[in-house]
Amino acid sequence: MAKSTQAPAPAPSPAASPAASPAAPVHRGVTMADVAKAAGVSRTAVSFVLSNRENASISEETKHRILEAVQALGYRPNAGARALASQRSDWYGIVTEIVTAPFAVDIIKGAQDQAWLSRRFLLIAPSDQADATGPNRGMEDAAVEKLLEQRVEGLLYAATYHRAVHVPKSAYEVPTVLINCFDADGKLPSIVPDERAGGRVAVERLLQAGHTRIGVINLDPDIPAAVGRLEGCREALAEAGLELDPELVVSGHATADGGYEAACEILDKYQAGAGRPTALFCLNDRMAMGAYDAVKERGLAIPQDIAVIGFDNQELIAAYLRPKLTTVALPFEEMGALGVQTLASLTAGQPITAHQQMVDCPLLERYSV
Amino acid sequence: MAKSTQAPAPAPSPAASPAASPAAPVHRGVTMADVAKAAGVSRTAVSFVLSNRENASISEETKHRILEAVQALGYRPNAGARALASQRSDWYGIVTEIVTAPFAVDIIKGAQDQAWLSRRFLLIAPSDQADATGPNRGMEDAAVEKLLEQRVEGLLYAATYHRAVHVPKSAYEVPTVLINCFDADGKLPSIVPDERAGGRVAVERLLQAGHTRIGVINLDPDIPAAVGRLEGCREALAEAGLELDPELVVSGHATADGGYEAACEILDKYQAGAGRPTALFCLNDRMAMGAYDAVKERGLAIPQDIAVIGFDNQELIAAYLRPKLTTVALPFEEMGALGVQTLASLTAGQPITAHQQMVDCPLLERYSV
DNA sequence: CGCTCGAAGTAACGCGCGTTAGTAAATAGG
DNA sequence: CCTATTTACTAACGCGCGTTACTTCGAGCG
Repeated sequence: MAKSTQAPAPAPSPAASPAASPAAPVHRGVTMADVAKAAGVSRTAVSFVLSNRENASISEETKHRILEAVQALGYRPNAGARALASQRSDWYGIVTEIVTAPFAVDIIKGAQDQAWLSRRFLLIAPSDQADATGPNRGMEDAAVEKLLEQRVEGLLYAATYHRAVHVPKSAYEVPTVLINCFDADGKLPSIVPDERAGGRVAVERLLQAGHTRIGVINLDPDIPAAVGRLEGCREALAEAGLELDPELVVSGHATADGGYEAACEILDKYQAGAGRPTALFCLNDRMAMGAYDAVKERGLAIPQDIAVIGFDNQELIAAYLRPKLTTVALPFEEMGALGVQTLASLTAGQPITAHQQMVDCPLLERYSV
Repeated sequence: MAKSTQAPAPAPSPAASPAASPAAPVHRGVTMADVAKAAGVSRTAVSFVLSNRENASISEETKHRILEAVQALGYRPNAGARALASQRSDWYGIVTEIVTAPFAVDIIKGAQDQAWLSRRFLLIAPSDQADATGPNRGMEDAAVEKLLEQRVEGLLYAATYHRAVHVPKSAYEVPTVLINCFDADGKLPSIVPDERAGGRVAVERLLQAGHTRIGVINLDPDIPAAVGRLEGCREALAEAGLELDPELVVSGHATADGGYEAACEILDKYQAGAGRPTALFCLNDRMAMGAYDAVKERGLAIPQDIAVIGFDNQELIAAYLRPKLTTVALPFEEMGALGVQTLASLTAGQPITAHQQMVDCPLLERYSV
């Protein structure tokens, strides 16, 4: 798999390995005691200054001297020791199926950024129940266990698509917040996208563009995403005095091929002008990708002849389809950030606003409507 | 942004928040001492058993009793305390631009899995120099700093696309391995994809399918990816006694639109059969996506009339284009895993095989050739 | 001058654990 | 029976730090 070569550019220098001695515990690391000695004060004084305690009385001058010593020695606090002594870690853990990548990442990013803002550290553990053969409890449990060994103060559990989940039992030992999923037992607080409102805003956009016959390319009708988005669609139509024609709703595989086939079925069911929809609401972007092909194959132009709107905002698809796809975004980053905020409230003993928080799915205007 | 609603299903139970008292440091956490007391032995004995020391002599019976107590009490070691006492953390840190998502993730996954195997923990910190306004050193330095505070034993630094980077100075304090990038100063060991071999295998595949006139949709010619892939392309052609016709190489923006335009230019330059290439080598998948459109627009079929091959294997594109795109994969997971292995060697004081390790880019056969 | 009181600091404990040096009992060897 | 080993443990130290309780010193007050 991997083959080795010489470095192309730099001279074959004698390996820049920092530790020359083999595995010697090179006690590199200046401690508070070193700083104290350098500044000519007690370790306590250093501790007081570094945690800038209010009620500690350290003269400006000593404080200055200490801070200078910190700089000079390059002192860096030992997070582990600090956690041990203070009995709090400032760490949160997040366990997620990083394998089905593109989604989880944005959740992590949102959470990461928010954690950073509140001076907390996010430990990421893989869950990877990719093993289709039943819930791969082994790895997931181990992940949570590992995080608890790090003494995380709270846990985030994120799914790649909106659904019900069973979390490892140990997760109940610390405050836990679910992101993009909800507890099948209904015990844990969760944060999910507002699918219904999302479906609504998508269809409202189509209505606003003058479309009244709208074809719907549906997902597996049982998953929360499909239920919510379709409900929102119906609401929007109802408000415009319209009804959803069941003939125009076709379910397919959640892939480009599935979308292609569903679009073909819808488009070929009617003649142009004789009931054929002028717009397609695809319940995810991958299906929209397939729908594009079906539309183009029939010599129709997007959006002039047929408008297409997607859902999910999978950047790699939506932003690169031609024309670029107007779609509804899943608010992954926001959910991640809100998850951390919620966790912060929880660990601080503050009440949270709601057991289940829903986050808006914003419409992203591009050029397919 | 976020609006709150009541939970839909579960009864409005009185919030399952574990800590009822507000922010009280609920010393939950059974320690070794608790286990020792329960088992009627000394804490040392427990420690010996749990780290199953070779030369410690603990009778089978006591050992059994201790392990039972561990189970019964649900003892969980405190990683921080352990690190403090043993002066080693078993943690690695990885800093990466998680923002430009789709790539970084696979590196992380590969590293994560490998770390898990070697019983190490991967701390992930964001670098996000997304700020286009110059290298956002601030955040990146802080990230490395934070990781060092956790006393990670080594650092991984991953880029989202193959290029030269400048790492924060502090990174030199511990063993550091670069992934998908290389040190501009040439000091740090790195792991990069073998672009040249990748370009070669792509073109060899086209040659094998009988194509002799091959159009190349090039990236910005200056980046390492373009240089290497094109070089590989030339090598493959040379071996078949062919030469790369400069007329057939068109550079474009690394986007679908860029690929579309480049493909149009190449296809319209010649008549069919009169010098028009029968295959397109797109230096990345996004450009291939645009090329597809150009080909289809001209009524040509893929792969019958024109074969298309990509590079990068961006799943969301390659696996959903119609027909699915044959492409060369960037070995992100492998690079991540190899990074951890290399780091393990480094921290163990063992020599590494090479200053720069190159990882193969495998060809992924789909249906566009 | 004796006293109090705040300012400026310090000594010392303990967080949970790895580890070294030691101890007590059982066994072996002569 | 007495000493050398081995077996089976335990006491105690220290990792780096937060924190509480204490000490020392000078200023202010009557």
